[in-house]
Amino acid sequence: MAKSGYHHGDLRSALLDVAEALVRERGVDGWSLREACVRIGVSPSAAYHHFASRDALVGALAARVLTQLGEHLAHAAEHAAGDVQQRLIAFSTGYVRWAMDDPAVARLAFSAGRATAETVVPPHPHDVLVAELDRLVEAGGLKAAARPGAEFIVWAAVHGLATLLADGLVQLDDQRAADLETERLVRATLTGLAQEEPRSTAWPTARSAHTERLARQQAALSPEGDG
Amino acid sequence: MAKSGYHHGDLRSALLDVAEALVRERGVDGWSLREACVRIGVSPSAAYHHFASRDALVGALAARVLTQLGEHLAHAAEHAAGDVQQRLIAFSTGYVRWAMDDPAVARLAFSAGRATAETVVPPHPHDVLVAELDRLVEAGGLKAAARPGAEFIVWAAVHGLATLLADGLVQLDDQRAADLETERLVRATLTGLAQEEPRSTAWPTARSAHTERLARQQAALSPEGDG
DNA sequence: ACCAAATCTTAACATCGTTCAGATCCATGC
DNA sequence: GCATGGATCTGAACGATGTTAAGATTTGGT
Repeated sequence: MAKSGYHHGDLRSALLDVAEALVRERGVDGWSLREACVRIGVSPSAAYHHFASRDALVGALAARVLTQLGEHLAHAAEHAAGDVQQRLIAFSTGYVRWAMDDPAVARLAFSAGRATAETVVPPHPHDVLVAELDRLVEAGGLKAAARPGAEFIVWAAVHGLATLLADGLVQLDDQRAADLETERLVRATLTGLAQEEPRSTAWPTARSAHTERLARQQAALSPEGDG
Repeated sequence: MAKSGYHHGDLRSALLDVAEALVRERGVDGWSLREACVRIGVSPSAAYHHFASRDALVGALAARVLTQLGEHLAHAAEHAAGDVQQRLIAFSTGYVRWAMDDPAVARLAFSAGRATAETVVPPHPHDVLVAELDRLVEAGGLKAAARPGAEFIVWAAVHGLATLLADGLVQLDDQRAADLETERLVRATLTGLAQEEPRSTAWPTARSAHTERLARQQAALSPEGDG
């Protein structure tokens, strides 16, 4: 665990921690793997015993960050009080606040998914959103007919505001302004979904990359006779 | 214009063109400035007579791409036919299609705005959206009370779907599926905005980075006695 | 106590962005 | 027509980076 001279003890975690700090300080690409090693006090090549490449380190960091975000959002939804939409609003404000307060890390978490095949250990934020929408239907806050695919509508709205803020394309003065903007966005989206005309059953299905990866992974682990 | 031996003629444009192609092939960071110069047949240092750095080249490319997107979206909205919301839906499907068809370039255009102070020559996509929302109010498709700040709600929704697709976090099978998903998203958002309860006059104001930059720039050019 | 595996170091390689001194071309004045 | 200055490009170089290979050190199991 602690460093004892030649061997560091937990270099993998240390690399992830230092990488996260460097991303926060200077952005996703504003630092080098060598510099991270210097901060830890280890030689540049030591990192390669724990990660296949710099990209792999960044990918693993993105996965870790997404898991932490998922846990945080699940907790935020759990402790929300108010009308039937408040759990989803708590989820959304948490999502947007996180992107606004830690834009570089947020950009990392969203963009690195494409490059690496790293699997996020649950709860992925997307999973939390799906669970919250299911619960909203049960609680009578959304009609069942509007439920299929609703996660992609709500996710798009919340994720859009989050990325606009993280990328600096839109600016808000403080967290209160962000909360109000988020609440307006989510309530409008849910109202719009509630008023939808019934759709055809042959509606095209959007697919979450994370959900598909998880399913593929579990299929590979289950007994092979499954087809 | 054409290359005539020692001098290239229009190296600046050639660099932008090659950089765009390389981004499309290998992503924002999957290529080097040297490689771009080799493709053009010019020495590595020639680029520095036209751009201060590699980042400056990428920033200029992002600005060029955003202008082209703005022009394309304005044209798409102009030629839309159907109900009162169709112009905005044409804008949105154009936006989302573009991100899905050219994800690496889209990622570049959205992310490079933070790094560089490059000014996008109009029409910026955000300007087009603002104009379309104003027109929608005039046409009776959105009540005036819901108009203030509505561009950030709609932009967040559309931009969110676009970035989820560009980053590969959500997948759709084909363009028709993307169009249907986009239309559902935009119609739900507009319906939700239309049903909003009246908001306080002291609503916090979101600000577009592009709009502010343009205003600052024009203020610097106008006669100094202004305020 | 021993050995294999895991961990870390040192040294090196190719490549990258960038700089600088000098070569080449073009346009303008005469 | 021709010199001249500015714009444009080349060639060589520098430090830093990601990555690899070979060898040193430590740990853990038996």
